Amino acid sequence: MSATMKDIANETGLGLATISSYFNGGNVRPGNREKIEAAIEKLHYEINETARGLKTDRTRTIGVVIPELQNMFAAKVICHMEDILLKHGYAMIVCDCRTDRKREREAVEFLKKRRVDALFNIPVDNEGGHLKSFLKTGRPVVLIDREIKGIACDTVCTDNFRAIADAVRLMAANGHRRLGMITGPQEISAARERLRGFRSACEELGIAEADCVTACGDDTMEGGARAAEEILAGEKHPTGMIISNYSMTVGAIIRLNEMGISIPEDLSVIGFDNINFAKAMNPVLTIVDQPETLIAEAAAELLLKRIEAAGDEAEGARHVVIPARMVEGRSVRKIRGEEK
Amino acid sequence: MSATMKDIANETGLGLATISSYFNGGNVRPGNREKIEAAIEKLHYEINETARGLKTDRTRTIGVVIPELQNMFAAKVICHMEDILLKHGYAMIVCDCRTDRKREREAVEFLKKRRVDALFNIPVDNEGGHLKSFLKTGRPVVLIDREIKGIACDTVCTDNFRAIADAVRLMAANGHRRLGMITGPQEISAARERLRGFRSACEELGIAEADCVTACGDDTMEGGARAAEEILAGEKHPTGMIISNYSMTVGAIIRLNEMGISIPEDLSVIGFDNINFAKAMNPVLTIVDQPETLIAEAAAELLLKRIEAAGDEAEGARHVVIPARMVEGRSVRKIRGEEK
DNA sequence: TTGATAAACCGAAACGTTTCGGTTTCTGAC
DNA sequence: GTCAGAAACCGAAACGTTTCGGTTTATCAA
Repeated sequence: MSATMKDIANETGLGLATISSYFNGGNVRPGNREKIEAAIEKLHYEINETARGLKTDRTRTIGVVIPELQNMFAAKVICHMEDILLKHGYAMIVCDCRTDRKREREAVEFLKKRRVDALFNIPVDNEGGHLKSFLKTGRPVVLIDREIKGIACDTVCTDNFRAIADAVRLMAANGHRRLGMITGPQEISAARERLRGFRSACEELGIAEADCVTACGDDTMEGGARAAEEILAGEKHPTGMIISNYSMTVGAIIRLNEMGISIPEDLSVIGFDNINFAKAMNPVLTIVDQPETLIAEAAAELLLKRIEAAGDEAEGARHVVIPARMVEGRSVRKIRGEEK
Repeated sequence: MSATMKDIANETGLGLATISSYFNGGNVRPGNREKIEAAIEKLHYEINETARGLKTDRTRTIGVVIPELQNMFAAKVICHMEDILLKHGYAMIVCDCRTDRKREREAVEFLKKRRVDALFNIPVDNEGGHLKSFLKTGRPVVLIDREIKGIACDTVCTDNFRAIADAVRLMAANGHRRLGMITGPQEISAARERLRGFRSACEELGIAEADCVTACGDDTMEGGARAAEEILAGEKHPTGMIISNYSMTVGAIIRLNEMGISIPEDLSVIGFDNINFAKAMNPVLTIVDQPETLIAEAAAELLLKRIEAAGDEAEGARHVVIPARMVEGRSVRKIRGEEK
């Protein structure tokens, strides 16, 4: 079928080892180098990464397991990681486990069989059971967006605590003293941190606990819609609402539109992620914008370093935290003193 | 390191061929079957797909090359394909070429080196130069969303012509007789078809050619914004605007907001793709919704069939066309007789 | 029990690389 | 021209599977 190194060896009269050395950056005399290149050209030779992978036990492939490819945050992070990894000659196999623990575990097993060199994971199983057997192989794992206690591996997360605390402060600076927050499921560390940020900032600003209502939106559009409704149905009518992920933001806004609630006249809103979506809103939505590019870079760097260092004494897990930034639109109204 | 078939053979006292046969659905006596399963359990054996791939020259891996992962349409299609392929034991390596021909060509070469069994491609290079060498390997290619003349391979496309023609008809049914359309680059077959649909429907409905203005938005957000402005700057003030892909829709809407143009009072709009985005608009945007799920299913089916049929006499290329559907929101105004 | 037929099983060779230890060729100082 | 040391080169073995042809074992009718 296609040409092999042996064919190149025959064509050039050189030995197999020399050809291999050529492809792996070894020293080859200039004349032979030319001969090899001519033979490659002539025979349309292309290195067989499968064979190479078998021999070296390195597939130059990274496994990625995420809860949802449709998830903007995950998609953006992956997109940038792919860019960086490709430059280093690594391929990426992405598995979307649809926020399902069983599928997540299966995905990891699938990737293990394929001998991926390392794993990126935005974990669904907050106990990390799916990672145990992979970790035993000694191959590195980098967790993104969420930590798991008891699983010793590198992590890269947004500074979730501060992200939401900043949102609260922005609301307060505009005179809001009754706030609602739509949270994610509390098994997830990122969602916990965000809620913690909310409570802590409220306390710091002297906002009474009774004036802070929260509702869990399950990180889904439907959940976000339901939670928005729930918050507004309560007797404490918040003047400002903070929504702590992208899907829930979309869901909540759809529902607010349906309910005929105007932003920001009837309710001020701070959403999460996806600047393009925010800008397309009328009025432009104020959001917390996560630094996907920086996260991807940090994660890729961590991962590549671990792969290179394979075999060395593994050093302790690193935890990188990256700040988010507020992008102000016009969805937060300034409340005057007299009208609280 | 990890256990091999040889270890299983030693453990069970069986031969290598029997173990292999076990893993490939061959006949093994029940007693031996149990022994093998016990050994697998004990040694934590996992089949090595790399070795298998080398031997069989089938990696059970599909290469995917797309212009942009951020592209909603591409992301959705990929998401469903991944689902189907995983069920069949296939992995997917996705390469995002950032709408760049050179990167697209490199991506195909990269995947070829990795011996992927087949290729999915939403092509950027409309001459298909990047595919030639891959096609020579005899491995199948399925083109999605765009055809390339002169490249004989299966394709799966939306019925782009009718999708936009329907949009025009909807506008006309609401009394609009002066229309603007934001098109994609005309090198791309899908964009050509959409423009053709626009012109054809306008003609059919007796809308004067002078009342149909078009502007090319390059399939990007920025381009969509620019094109929207261009169309409204002309002396013919269209009452309705049709935008022929998702990014351009977002871009155009952002710009319209910035310009203070209200939808649909000042201008009726029909956008493209992403039903969630459309529903989050206020008023809800009327859009053309592409059937990503059906496209993914059709493409995966075509591909798997080709892979199974490898070696058989290749039958002629198939071209599947799938209808889009209109999802009506409130962004198209009904114009009364007197006020044109 | 026997014999014929089918079902299981077996080991060796092969897939296309990398790597190891050993051999040849080059280089340049004398 | 010689020699030592370095640089280049070499073939064979190995990685973990599948597959081929051939052998053993099971099955069952007579």
